[in-house]
Amino acid sequence: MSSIREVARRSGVSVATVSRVFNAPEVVSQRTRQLVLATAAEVGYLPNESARTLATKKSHMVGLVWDTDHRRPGWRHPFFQDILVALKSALSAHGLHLLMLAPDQTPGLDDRQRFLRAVQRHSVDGVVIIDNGSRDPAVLALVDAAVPCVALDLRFTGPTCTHITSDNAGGGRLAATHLIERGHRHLATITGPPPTLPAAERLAGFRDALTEAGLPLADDDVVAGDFYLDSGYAAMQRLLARDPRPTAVFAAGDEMAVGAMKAIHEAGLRIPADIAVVGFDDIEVAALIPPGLTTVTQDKTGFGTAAAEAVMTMLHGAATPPAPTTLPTTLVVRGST
Amino acid sequence: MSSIREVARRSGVSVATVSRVFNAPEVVSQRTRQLVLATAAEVGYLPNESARTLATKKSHMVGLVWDTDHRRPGWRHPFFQDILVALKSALSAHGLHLLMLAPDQTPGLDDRQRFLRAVQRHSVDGVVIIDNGSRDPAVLALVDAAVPCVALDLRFTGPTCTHITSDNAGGGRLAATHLIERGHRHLATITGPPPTLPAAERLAGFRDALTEAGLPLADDDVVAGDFYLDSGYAAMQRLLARDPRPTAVFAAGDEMAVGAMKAIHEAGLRIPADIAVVGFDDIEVAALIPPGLTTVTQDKTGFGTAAAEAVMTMLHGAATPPAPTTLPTTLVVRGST
DNA sequence: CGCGTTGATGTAACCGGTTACATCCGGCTC
DNA sequence: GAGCCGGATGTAACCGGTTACATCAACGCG
Repeated sequence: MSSIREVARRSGVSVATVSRVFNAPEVVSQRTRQLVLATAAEVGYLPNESARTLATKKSHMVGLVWDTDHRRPGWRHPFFQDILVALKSALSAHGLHLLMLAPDQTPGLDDRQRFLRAVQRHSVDGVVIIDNGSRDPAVLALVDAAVPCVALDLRFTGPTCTHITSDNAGGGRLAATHLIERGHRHLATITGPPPTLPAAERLAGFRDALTEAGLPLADDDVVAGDFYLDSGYAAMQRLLARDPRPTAVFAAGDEMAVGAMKAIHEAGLRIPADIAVVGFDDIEVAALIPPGLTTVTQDKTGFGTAAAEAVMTMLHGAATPPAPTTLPTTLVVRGST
Repeated sequence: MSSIREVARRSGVSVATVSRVFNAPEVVSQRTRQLVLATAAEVGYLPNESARTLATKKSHMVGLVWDTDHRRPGWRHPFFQDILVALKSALSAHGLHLLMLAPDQTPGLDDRQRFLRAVQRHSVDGVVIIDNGSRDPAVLALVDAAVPCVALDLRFTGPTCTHITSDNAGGGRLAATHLIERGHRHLATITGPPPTLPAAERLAGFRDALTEAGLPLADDDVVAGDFYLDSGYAAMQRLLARDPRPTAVFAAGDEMAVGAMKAIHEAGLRIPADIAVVGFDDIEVAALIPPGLTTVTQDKTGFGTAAAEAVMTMLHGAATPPAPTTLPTTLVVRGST
């Protein structure tokens, strides 16, 4: 691994000149530049990122803070993979690397400091936060410390922070109007965990559309789940016990919708003849499970690319963080309605 | 961001002593150690990883090489997320970070060098390779360069390399014996793309079990897919045209199995009454799609933790890489058989 | 008492880059 | 011809750690 001094020596110039060839080629003369490039290629020189980071305090790495909630180890939003793919390739295109941070392990350390310290130790340029909605103090510490960060599916804001979310309310509204158009008058919904924002927003949109259509939404027709399959199953069982029974249900997440469908089938009812179902997310299963789940699509790739762009504008020294992005949601109609 | 010299000055010791407090606490006296730790906490000192890496040439980062095949952008094995979760948490537990490497973007660079250069620039300690089986020369270059690496689902070997695979042959065998036990005598299979190793191994195991049972496997009862859903659908259509029709089919991947099930349903046949189906992988859909897909489970978490362990033993300076690991496969019986 | 040993600490070189500032030189203007 | 300008390059300090080696005091021992 030859160093910059080696290249300088071999080509008979100073280290500063070699450095310039790679960082500001325009200021060095044509001849010298080519000479240096030739010897660099010859000896297989490549700049050492650590040294570079040490000197410039820019690491060209974006930190990924993810899965911070120990109570739910291995949290996996079904989107995660799609988002990650998009994020990674958008960053790669700009020469940025993605560092999945392990929280700082120092014993006896205040938990809130763990991510912040990992970020600072590595001189990470910016941070992307994918969290399950819990307002983890370790994550909040990042905001306070003025680290440029962009949060996904989470309404973080701050002088150095922005966020990307789906149009959850719009999606809830889409679901409601679709069901109303199909002639349903008695709707119910399975929401996400109440404290989380996506859950609240989807419900609000859904409710608004009903109100506008002059339809009621009884308290008993709103049941909370936790976004996972089993909770959808359980919630649906409660809804099936209602009298009169709702003729359509909107589940604020596809996993819960699938659970609900299972409960409906087990009760000997047909979808959509007896009960129509609309989900939210459009995960892979939605298209595969018969009769096909009508659902509100989130733009997973959009999350990734928008996050990458937001990070990059912040890195390029924008005085204020870019405005939050709201990604449009659309309805995909399948057999369940 | 206070530096080590700041801490040294404030506590009236030399920088070497401060460094020792963090790297070799046992050699510094109890009193000094506590003094230094106190001032460090007071001024919020944290060691700069870049400086440290520069000096020691160990970065405490493991590189992740993934999705190297441009012809299939966003390659996503359904396991990826599970593996990644396990890998990341196993590494985190040992204070290692995971760097998702972007290939070196230098224009005019030999493609084979792109990953190797990214690895070397960042002084990454080791590399985990998750690839789709194509023997990408950019990945092979890592092996040649003696970077410690562990490949997943890929039989890479070398003086500094090891790999983790599932017991594919055993899994194929499991599928076959299960179907035979269920009374089937005319079996067919949808394989993965022939050049890939998992495809070949699963087929071999399947075939062996048939041979041992004295059952034939006609060439026309072996159809190749590409591990994705549509190929399973198309392959199944060809199998349905056979006369006599096979009564059971083993798809070497769940996505293909789901595609096959779709083709079977569309042909007006019932599963498992008319045709039984066994898959491989045990992805989420397998349990959700009616009547439930019997499938061979791979140990996704095992991939992640085994990879982490292999990397760590190599980092701890083992002379030879750990022996390749083969993860056991098991059969999960559901409604499709 | 002199000497080797051991434990705690300090000194300073080194890792491999970046960059502010200085220097040099040829060409232009007046 | 003096003075100025600007482009190309060199010098050297600096980023923040690690570590080989030196130093020194205290101790045990013959």
